[in-house]
Amino acid sequence: MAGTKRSSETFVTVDCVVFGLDSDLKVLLIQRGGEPFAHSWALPGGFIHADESIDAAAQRELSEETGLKSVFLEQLYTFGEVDRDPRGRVISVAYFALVKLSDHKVRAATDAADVGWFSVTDLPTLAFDHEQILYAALTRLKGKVTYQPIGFELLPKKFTLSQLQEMYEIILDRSLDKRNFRKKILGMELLEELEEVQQDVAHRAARLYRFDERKYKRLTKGGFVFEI
Amino acid sequence: MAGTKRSSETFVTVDCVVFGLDSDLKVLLIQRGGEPFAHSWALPGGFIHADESIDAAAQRELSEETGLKSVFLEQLYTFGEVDRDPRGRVISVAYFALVKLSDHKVRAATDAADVGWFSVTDLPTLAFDHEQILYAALTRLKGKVTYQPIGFELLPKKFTLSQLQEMYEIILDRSLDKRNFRKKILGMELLEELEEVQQDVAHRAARLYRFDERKYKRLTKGGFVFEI
DNA sequence: CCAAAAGTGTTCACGGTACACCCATGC
DNA sequence: GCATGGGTGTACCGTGAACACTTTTGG
Repeated sequence: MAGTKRSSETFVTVDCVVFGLDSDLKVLLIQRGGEPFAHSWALPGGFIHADESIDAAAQRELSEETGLKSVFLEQLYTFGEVDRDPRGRVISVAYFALVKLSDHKVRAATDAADVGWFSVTDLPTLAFDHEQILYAALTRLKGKVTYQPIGFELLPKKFTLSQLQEMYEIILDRSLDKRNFRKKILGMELLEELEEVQQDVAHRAARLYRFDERKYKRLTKGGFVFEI
Repeated sequence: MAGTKRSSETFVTVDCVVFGLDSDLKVLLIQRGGEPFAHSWALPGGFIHADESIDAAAQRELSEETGLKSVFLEQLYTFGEVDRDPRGRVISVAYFALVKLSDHKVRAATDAADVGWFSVTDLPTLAFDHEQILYAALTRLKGKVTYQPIGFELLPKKFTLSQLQEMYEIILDRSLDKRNFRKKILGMELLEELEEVQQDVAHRAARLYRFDERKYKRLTKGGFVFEI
């Protein structure tokens, strides 16, 4: 768009806030190659193609940047301050995504020069208004995990109750009572108890569970409301 | 944009879902003059100007259509299916708004040929994907009134507890217990009890109350969470 | 046998829910 | 005086919160 911009034109991009969970809540950032904001860290994203929906654009960008398909992806908010992009009028539809870090090699991304996972508590300066977008995504995530079972998207398919609890503690930034947490989560009957336990741990191995999407959908129809 | 469209161009509009409360939940619609969808009912909206933010565009459109300023207005969702507009690629940022019907002459709008309030339970066929947008707004409204005190935006500044309760009953589409409702809402200490009662009613006049925005903000800082 | 995390119940306080009658006013 | 909504309190139940010790396993 560099040379061809006409003053009346509006460009629309998607930007993705991709969260992953480690011992920390992490966000995927890329390092920009060209101007503006060359070498700055930014959210992965790009222009929407003429023949794709916004959702499809977000999915495409995400898959191009991370190699991921079919992750949890949800539209967040649309940012459109007049001067948010020095190149001209650019409106950005922001998405937030949750991925299972356990499924991929975090290393590959972390070691690369142009893409990396950053702890949300220790972020670099970001390009454009991406800090604002990230903040909005974080707020949405914190709000949403408490009343929708989306946190599972951050965990491996099979997980222990302690991992599940820790995930909530990290995201909500407060500690939870172990017994109450277990009572509540098991009482919902959303988890399938597997005949399997952790491997290679230097202490008693914990039982593994799996989130049962079908049960959740069935319960939801009956008026059940998930809540942590 | 009729003659000047280039295939690579994207246009961005705002559409507003404006709710008002009568004995019913109402939505403001306009009747389209030109193609496409001439004579169809549609949500008020229009193109974003190059020199205004999206929020400003929504506010401007709303004020142009209804004469209203400084009403409750919040971004809802951005709709961008490739074929949602027969004229080309048009992305729409939808807003939802809450207005006090009591403050204006509903009549003027209702009698006009090109603009009118429709009960959400009895809507005409809408242009574009506006039915989908309206449905999304309704869902958001129903969800949001229960945990944020936005319902007051639909009522006159001074209202009775019965009016307040009725508002929730209409939006949530379920009946509430009068004593429990009063206990709860008064217990929050968000309402200022006025030294004033209803006028011109053929029965005992009810006390009037006013929502105290300041108290709410103060409480919110202390971790208070509004909930119906 | 020691370290580390897994796993497990009970008690108490509070808030949600259910429920029915008298009161004030205008006509 | 009658019709119409305004206004009020109590009892029960279920859920959330606080809280500590024993068990299992690997090293």
